[in-house]
Amino acid sequence: MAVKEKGPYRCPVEVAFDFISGKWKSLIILCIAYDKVRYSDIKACLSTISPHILSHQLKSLESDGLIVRTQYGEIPLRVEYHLTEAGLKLLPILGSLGSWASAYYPDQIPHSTLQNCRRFFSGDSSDDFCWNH
Amino acid sequence: MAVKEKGPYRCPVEVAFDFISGKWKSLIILCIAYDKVRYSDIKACLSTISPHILSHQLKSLESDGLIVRTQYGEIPLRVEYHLTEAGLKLLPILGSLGSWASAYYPDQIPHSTLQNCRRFFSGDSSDDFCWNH
DNA sequence: CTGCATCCTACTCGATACTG
DNA sequence: CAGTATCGAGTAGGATGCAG
Repeated sequence: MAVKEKGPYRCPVEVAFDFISGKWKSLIILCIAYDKVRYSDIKACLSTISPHILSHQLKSLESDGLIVRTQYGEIPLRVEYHLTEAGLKLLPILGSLGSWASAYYPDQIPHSTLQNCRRFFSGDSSDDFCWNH
Repeated sequence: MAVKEKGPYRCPVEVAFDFISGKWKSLIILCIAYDKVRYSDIKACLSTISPHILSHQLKSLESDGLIVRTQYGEIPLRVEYHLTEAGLKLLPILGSLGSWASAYYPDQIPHSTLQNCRRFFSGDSSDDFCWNH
C-alpha cells in the first residue's frame, strides 16, 4: 500500500483527526491501552473486525507513530503491540470524548458497555485490557 | 437524505467518533465556535470545501445535535449557525487534540496556522471567528 | 445568498479463502 | 499465530451547474 500523502494541514485539530479518525482506530488504541497485546487479543476484543482491516489499521497506526509492533522469532509467531508515548497521551483525551458522548448522548450507549469503558474515564489501569472481556 | 442508522455502539468513544470524525466536521465546529456565523463565513473560512459538502456536513451536525441552524425570512436569505451546549463542550476537547498533535507532530503543522488556532487551546474567544482571516 | 441536483472518484471497510 | 490475496460494497468527498 502506498502511504497516503498527509496534509497540508491548516489546523492542529485536522492533523489529530487525520491520524485517529475512522471506524476502528480509536477503539484499537483503547484496546491496546496500557498493556502489550497480541494481534489475536485485539481481534477477539473487536470481535467483528476482519483480519484484513485490523492489519491495515495497525499498519497505519504504526506508520503514524501511535503504536509499536514487536515481532518475536518464535514458532508459532508472536507479535505484540503497545502504545508509543504519543499514543499513551491520547488515552485521557479519548476518555474525555467518551465522557462527552456519555453526557450528551446517553441513549446511544449500552449500559453494559459503559461499565467496561469506565477505567478510561477514571484513569484506572486495571489489567483487563479490553472492555468486553 | 435518509438518516444513517446509528450504532449499535460498544463504547462511548465510538459514539463520539461517529459524530465528529471525518475530514471537515471538526473544522466546521471550530469555525463556528463561540459565535453565530453564516454559511458564507464558513465557506470562506474553509476555502477549499465545496458547497455541496459543506451543506451535507452542516445537516449532519445539526441532526446530531451539535449545531443549530437559524433561518431568517429576509431577502436575500440569511442563515446563521451556532453551537449547541454539546457542541460548545466539545471545543476544549478539540483543543486538547490540537495541543496533542502540536506536541507530537510539530512538523505537520504550518507555523502560520498554529497562531490562528491558538485561541482554541487557551480558551480565548476573540471575535475573529476563523483562524485564517 | 444559501444552498440542492446530478454525476463522479477515491477511499474505507468488509467476507472469504489462503499462507509463512 | 499473524497475517496476506482477492474481490467487492458502501460511503465520504468532490466538480459543476442550477434554483428559491
